[in-house]
Parts: sequence; C-alpha cells; structure tokens
Amino acid sequence: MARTNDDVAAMLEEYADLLAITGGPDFKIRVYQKAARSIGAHVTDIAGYDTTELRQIPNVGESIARKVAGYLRSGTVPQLEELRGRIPAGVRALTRIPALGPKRAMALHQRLGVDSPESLEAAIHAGALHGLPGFGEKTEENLLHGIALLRDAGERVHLGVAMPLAEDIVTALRAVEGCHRCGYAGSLRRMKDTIGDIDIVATSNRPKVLMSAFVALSQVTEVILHGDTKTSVRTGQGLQVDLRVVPPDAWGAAMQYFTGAKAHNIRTREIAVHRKLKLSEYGLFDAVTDELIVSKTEEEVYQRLGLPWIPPTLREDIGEIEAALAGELPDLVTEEDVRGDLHTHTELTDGHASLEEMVAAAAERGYAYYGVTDHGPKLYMQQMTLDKALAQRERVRELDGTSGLRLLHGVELNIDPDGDVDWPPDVLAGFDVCVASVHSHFDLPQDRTTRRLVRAAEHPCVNIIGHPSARLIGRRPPIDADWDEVFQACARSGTALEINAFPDRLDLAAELIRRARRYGVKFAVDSDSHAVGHLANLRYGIGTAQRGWLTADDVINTWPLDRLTAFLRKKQAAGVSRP
DNA sequence: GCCGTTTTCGGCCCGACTGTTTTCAGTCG
Repeated sequence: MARTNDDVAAMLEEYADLLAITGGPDFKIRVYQKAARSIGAHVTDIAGYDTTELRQIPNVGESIARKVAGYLRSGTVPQLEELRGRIPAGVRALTRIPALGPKRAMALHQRLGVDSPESLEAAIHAGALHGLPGFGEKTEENLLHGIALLRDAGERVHLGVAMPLAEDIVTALRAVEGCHRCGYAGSLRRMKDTIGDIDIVATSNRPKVLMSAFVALSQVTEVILHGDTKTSVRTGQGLQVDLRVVPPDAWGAAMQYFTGAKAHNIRTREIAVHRKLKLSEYGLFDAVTDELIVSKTEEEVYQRLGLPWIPPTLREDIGEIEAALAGELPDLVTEEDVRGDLHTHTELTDGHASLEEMVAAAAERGYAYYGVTDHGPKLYMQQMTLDKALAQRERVRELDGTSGLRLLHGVELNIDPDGDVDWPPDVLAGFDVCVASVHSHFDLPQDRTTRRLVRAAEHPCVNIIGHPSARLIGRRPPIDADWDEVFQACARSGTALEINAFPDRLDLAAELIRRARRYGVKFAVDSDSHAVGHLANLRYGIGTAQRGWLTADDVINTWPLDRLTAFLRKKQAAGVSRP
C-alpha cells in the first residue's frame, strides 16, 4: 500500500502536469512539482496533518496546504477535478512520448481531438497532422518512433545492468585520443536503485573525435542526437546513453552539473543567483561580468556557493542542502569502512562455490571477519539438516583464522507467515549470527505482515532481518507492512535491518532506511553472495546505505569484531522473551 | 504559488539540440 506522502506527491505531480498542459505559468507548475517532491521526501507520514503542520514542510504554503488538507479529508481536490474534467487522462499520457511535451500535446488535443498515444498514431497514419503548424514530416516520423518506444517501454534497469555497461563505455572513451578525463555522472553516480539513462561526462579539446568514437561503439544501436558537445544514443537493451564533452578545465563544474538530481541542481543554481553568480556545466561565473570564477573541481564549485562538498549519493534535494548549510551533513559510510560480510551462501545450499572458495575470496577482499549463512531447513528445496549445518560448523572452525579472517558460522532462517523461524532457540543459540528473511507468502494483509516481521525481530536469537521488504526490483513489489512499527521493534530488540546489496534487491530501499534510522535502528550491509563474484556487489549496498544517510556507526559490519559480537550476543544475554 | 542575509513584493535555473523556422519555440536533462 502506498504511503500517504507518496499518494499526495502523485496527486500534486498530476496537478502540475495538467497545469503545464493547460498552459499554466511556469513558476506555478514548478512550485507544485517542488511541493510534490518535498512531501514525497518528508520522513513522517502526513496522514492526519492539519494545514499548520503541512505548512512546516518546505515549498508548502497556504494554498497547497489547503488543497492537501482537503485531499486528506475527502480524497479529492476541486481544482484538480476541474482540470481533469477538461483534460482527458490520455492527454497526460501523450507527454510520456519522447519529444512530445505539454504544449504540443495540448495542441494535438485541441486541434485534432487526440486523447491518447493510440489515437495519435491513428491520426498520423490518417494524415491528420498535415498542415498543422509546428508539425512537419520529420516530427511525424519522430512521434511514431516515440510511440513505438513507449509501447515496448524501455523499462528502467537496475544498477547491476547499468553499472557494468557504463564502466565499459567509460573505459572505451578514456582510450580515445584527446580524451583528458571521463566518468559517469547522473543517477548512476548517485547510486539510485534503478537507472533510466546513463550520463557520461568527458573532457577534451577535440570533442568531435570523442563523439565519433562514441556513436561507433559496438553497444550503440541508434543515434538519437549528435552534436559537438552533446550526443545521445540508444543501446541494444534500449537504454539511452548521453555523452557530454566539455573543455578540460570544466571537469568539476560538468560533473556537478550532470550528477545532481534535477531538483538538487535547481537549488544550487538558485543559490548561485542569490550570490550574483551563474552556475552552468562550464563553471561558476560572475553574473554581471560573465567572468569565470571556478570550474576545475566539484569541491571548488560547492565552496564558492558557501557549501561543503556534498556526496553524490545525497544530491536529491531531500534536505542535503539544508544539512550542508547547517554543517550537519552525515559522515557517510564507505566501502572502505566495511570489515566483513554477514550474509553469504555456499554450495551446501543454493550457493555455487565451496566454503573454501568463498572464504578465500573474502580474505582477498581484506575483510576482518566473514559470516557463512546457508539456508535453514524450512526452505525445503535446499535440503538443509541440522547434521549438515553442524558438519559445516566444524569445517568453519577449522578454517577460522587462516588468512587472518575470523569466520562466523551463521544461518539464514526462513520467517514463516506467523513470524516463526526454522529451529528452536537452543539450536539457534549455537550459531554466531542468525539472519532471518521472508521467502514466501508475500501478499499477506498488512497487519499480518507487520506482526510477522515484529515477531521475527523480537526473537531472542535473530540478529538481522534479511532483505526486509523482499522486493525484487522490476519483478516483485515490497511486502506491505507498517514499517514504523517494524522499525520500532528492531530498535527495541537490538535487531539489525539488512541492506541487501544484490542489485535486483537493494533491500531495504533508501527511503525506508532514512525512516528506520530515526528510530535508532542498526543496519548490516550484506552481499547475500551465492558465488565468488557476488562479493563485489557490496558496493551497491553501500551506495544504498549512503542514500539512506547512514554513517559507519549505523552499520554493524563496519564495527571491530568485539563490538560486533557484543551486539550479536546482547539479545540472548538480555533474555528477550520469546514471543 | 512560494519565498526572503537583496526582498512581505518581485522575482522565480541553464544550456544543447531539433525541427520548422527565416530568429525561435519546444523539449530535454
């Protein structure tokens, strides 16, 4: 079930879209978009807020507060209903066609009665657009292409798809003659869990050479636009890749410009304007004389705006500007802080490598400790038994300490629909670490799912709730729980929440991490590796932890071993009663 | 419609590319 805030944000976005289609003033459209973002990013649920409370939220003033309060009460907003009455829903859908915006969507609707992508396609084939001002032959062609693209929707891809592709392209471009620097920016650098397109920034004094090399890459199947400083292509899997080339001295300004979410960039450019400056991808300039002030590094750009450097993973305009101004940016956890992995598998259950191979790979990564957590017996297809687990424990103890790596023998338990787990407490007490996860029954009603997770968290032997929402990005929605209640149970019982680093999970998601953190919950960033190559996925989990504003102190597997083991044992020692 | 170390009124981010234009509007990121 969508949270109230997301529901209200969607309502305000629709209002902004309909304003744009009806030709409303730009500043008004922007304000509704800004209010939608602020409410979407607001950490507490606004259900039950009155207008006074609503107005405390940035970009929510008298008028929007009144609309939202009315919406919370009655589920409707008269002004929105009025616009909906004038603009069929399909006209808003038209603006999702690439290269067709609100202005021309409205023109098509008014002049031809077009009210959906399907009716636009029919109108083009019928020749109805001939003679319509602003719609030439080439435009018709582009619109048909856009409709086709929309139809077999190039879905957003997860980090595990986008990152390797971006790294390949960056590597190829760095080898091109005249390329000074090259890197990826955009949502990929912000480590967003899904990526709509890839932004690449390069510096060179000979941009044309780079552009030619770019469009000639083997991954490229279509050139969308091809200019001297900006070129966009589409890859075989339908992903758009943009390359921007700027002069070598503009590297910092360009990376700043192309990394931030749009909202973050608007904020930084507004700050520039207030200081009589102008910020673009070429640098920070004096607004009056147009004289260049800084451009070489991101640090310089932020510094001249009166801000500390803001880590890419925070650049969403969800409070990082305010935190930066107040000197309260979190000291984010990094991959270097991580001392071990606490959720991994071997071929004893569904892993693809032996215990020895996994341990060697973990040692290679320089970990201080490493948890082996094969599945418990309740996941029947894995055929786990207590004897097998105990035999594995003996082997783990033999390997412990070799290559300087302390091994923890653990288990990934299955949380059943009632919140119970595989083995009785006396068996579980023998494990060094217990992860417990949901693997089935994903669509229970909210109250049952909440109780299920709360009971698992309160179990005296469960240390970590694995992939807590059980989502699979693009394939399975998160389970529906009252997360605030779950987070409180975790904080109360000393149970950590996992940030599962598998790129199609990234679970918990950043928004829920930010909410959980407010209750004082601790986290474990784990790879859930089923093969040696998966250990490196941890970086995606760290990116997600950063997007959740976590510091190393929030993440138990950055702690020294003695602090970690104290945390893992504390529950049982405290004798938390079995629910 | 919102906001304020420039302001309670008067502002509101910036630049590239395309297509249809003869200098610019629309769209995008």
